Amino acid sequence: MDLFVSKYFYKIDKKGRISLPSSFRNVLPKANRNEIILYKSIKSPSIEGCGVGRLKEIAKRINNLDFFSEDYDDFSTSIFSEIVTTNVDKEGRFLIPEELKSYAGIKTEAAFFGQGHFFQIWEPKQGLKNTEDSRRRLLKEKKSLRMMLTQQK
Amino acid sequence: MDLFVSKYFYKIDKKGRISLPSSFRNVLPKANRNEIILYKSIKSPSIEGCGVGRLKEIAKRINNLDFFSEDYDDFSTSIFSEIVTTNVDKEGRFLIPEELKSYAGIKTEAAFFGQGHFFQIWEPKQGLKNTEDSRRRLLKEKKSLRMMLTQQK
DNA sequence: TGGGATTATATGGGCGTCAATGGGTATATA
DNA sequence: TATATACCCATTGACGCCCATATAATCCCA
Repeated sequence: MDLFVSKYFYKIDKKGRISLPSSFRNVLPKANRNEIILYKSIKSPSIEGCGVGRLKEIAKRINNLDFFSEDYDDFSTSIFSEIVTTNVDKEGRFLIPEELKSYAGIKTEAAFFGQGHFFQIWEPKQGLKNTEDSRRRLLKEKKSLRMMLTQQK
Repeated sequence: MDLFVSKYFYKIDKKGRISLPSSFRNVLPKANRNEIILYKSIKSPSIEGCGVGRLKEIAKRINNLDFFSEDYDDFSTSIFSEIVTTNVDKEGRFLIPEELKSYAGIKTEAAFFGQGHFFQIWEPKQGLKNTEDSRRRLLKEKKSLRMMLTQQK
């Protein structure tokens, strides 16, 4: 599977390390398995992460915004300048920078949520609440969620 | 046959393994026969499953949404983080994650119901009751059922 | 066509490997 | 030198891989 899926709840040890879920590590290209990028989500108090290869895709998406709009600058600044790269050690662990941890309210444990081509890291309780809220919003439009899941191509 | 059909009642062993019905395994493409995806059904206390190919289609659909919209996050979260992938071993068995088992009320045995392009896993009694209920609902509108079954394309 | 043989399927269990986690020590950086 | 981080080794429990068996289905040949 080459997508980030499912959710995982892991601990941060005394040294500040946390395991990147094994299934997430396998999504990263064998070449760059020891490096990921992290940045603050622009839509929620969470951290988003992905392989370095995805940077190009992010750039493309931002480029598709109207260059002269205020959004362009805002997104561009908020995302690019906030990106940090982190090394994954041989055991599959990495360090979450303090600034990102406090942005997400993370202390001693964190939850990983697969999001397809990237993943999010949340303070566990907030992360769970967020999934519930998302689902509640979508269920109001039952048809669309169902379509998304069952529609045939 | 390339559709999930019929129903099967199997046991979960001490290690938590359960056989994926042989006919279901044959529906999966020979390439990805050893991996399936599972997720909570939206409308019933059951688990739905299918091959990983379907997940890729879903990913494509979500990718087409506006990346910076709130809908994007809602779909992405509700789908990717709720989906789990599971490996099917050489004997055709796999593990149902605890969270999904408890969502469906499954303990030591489970029932598989073919649903065409996907399948459902139920706690046996509830699954049977559900089929009865569905059928009863359909029969109330006998006319439309008869039409459905006899109409030629 | 009948009946024995072969194959497939559902299920059980042993065992090695891997994943998540902890910690000691070396190396680097400020 | 002090603090942080990379590398190495260790532990525990879960999971994958392998082998085994019994029953059911299929095949094959006389």
